[in-house]
Amino acid sequence: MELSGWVQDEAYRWRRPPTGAMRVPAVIYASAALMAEMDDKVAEQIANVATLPGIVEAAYAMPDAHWGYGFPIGGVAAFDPDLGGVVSAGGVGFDISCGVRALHTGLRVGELRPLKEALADTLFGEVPAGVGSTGAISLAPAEMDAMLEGGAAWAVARGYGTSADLVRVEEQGRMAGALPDCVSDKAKNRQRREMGTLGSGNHYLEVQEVSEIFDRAAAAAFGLAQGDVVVSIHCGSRGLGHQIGTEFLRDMAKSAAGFGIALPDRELACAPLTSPVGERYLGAMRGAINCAMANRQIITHLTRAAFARIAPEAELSVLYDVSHNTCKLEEHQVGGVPRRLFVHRKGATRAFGPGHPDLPSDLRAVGQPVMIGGSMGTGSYMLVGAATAGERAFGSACHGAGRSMSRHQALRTWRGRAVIDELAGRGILIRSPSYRGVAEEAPGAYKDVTAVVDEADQAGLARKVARLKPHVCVKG
DNA sequence: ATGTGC
Repeated sequence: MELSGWVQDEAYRWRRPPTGAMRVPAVIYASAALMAEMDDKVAEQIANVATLPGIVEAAYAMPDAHWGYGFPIGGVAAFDPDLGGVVSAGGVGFDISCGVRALHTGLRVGELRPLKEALADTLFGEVPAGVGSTGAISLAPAEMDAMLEGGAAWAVARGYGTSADLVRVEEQGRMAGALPDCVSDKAKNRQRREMGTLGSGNHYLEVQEVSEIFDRAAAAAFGLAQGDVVVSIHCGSRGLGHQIGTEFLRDMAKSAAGFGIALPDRELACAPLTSPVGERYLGAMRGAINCAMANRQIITHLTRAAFARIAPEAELSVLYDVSHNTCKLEEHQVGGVPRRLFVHRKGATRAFGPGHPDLPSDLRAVGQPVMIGGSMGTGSYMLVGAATAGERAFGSACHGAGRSMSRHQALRTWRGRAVIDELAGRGILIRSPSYRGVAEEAPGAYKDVTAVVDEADQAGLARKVARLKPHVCVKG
């Protein structure tokens, strides 16, 4: 990235004072090394976000930021509805409410080893994965609406898991304010048979070992010890969220000029939070949040079924479930004054610090679990929201390693079969319907997740708790 | 991300 115009005001923080149409500064949390590696497009896009009406404090980018549609992936921006603030479909992204759910298994890595092959095959058989994958569930229109309003709580009411699961899900598994009538029939039809499916791209289900502990107290509060086996599920709202994103990007691009909004980039299409189109988007997007949480809840149920056949002694409980593509109304202190703001997080995880009232009572003292997915071979991390996260970036942190190479470039560089063999040699079993998908997701196509996580920690966004080493990965 | 797209 070209660094002119940026001021390094801390070791892990860069600030660009407002120029031109920017209403607030742009801030990127990264070291000089990651900043240099970062795409120039991130600087351009985050500065564009800073021009949007009603933006508060600054437009932020996380250390894993990369070029996205309109907003960078790894972008965080908050808007005040009373100051003409906007909601942007591009600020949430196409994969609405994509997120990570982590599960305890009650197993130790020694117990996992002899079962790995069978578990990989059974999970791959049980959890549909890949482009256009469908499941055993088909939702009639009334059930679709109930799902869009009820989220993971709807799934539990239908027998997929238990109410105890919901305690550890963001919003207790049900996002209030969803408006199924604002979700098009086309979006609903696309989703009809996609509940309980992983999808494609960077989505996965992994069986992982807690390979290193960095923060004993937080790990203990999360119920994690070295050698424990956990499951991470990374997926979103499938075709429904994608269709909602597509339709509202189009509608917002059409209506922006009528609201007097000058867009620096058509992809930044947005609408006032209080406008009819803005309110319809929020209602539809909250339905997609419920869809994603219901999806991860059903996949949890399928994962339990797979473990029950291979390792009946396993007991799978939810450690935490949090999204990284959302726009949510939250209270934040701005200059010591509490304000209610709509926080966009696109490829950025909510990371509330200790004491936040929205956290489950047994985690409140330590802070919110923050799951960071790495690439297939490199491992993942469990972090905890830092006490300073609220004032640094509206209680947000990074969400993954971030791509360092385009999908196209990755396809030219690797063969899926060879990637699978190489990882198998290191004890990491991949199961995927698509060699092409595996090649696109080759570990070498991603940044070093350890560097990204270290910088989120050093920047005061989220502290490292544990490292997770992959053993089995079901990949879309 | 996606009933993948030039």
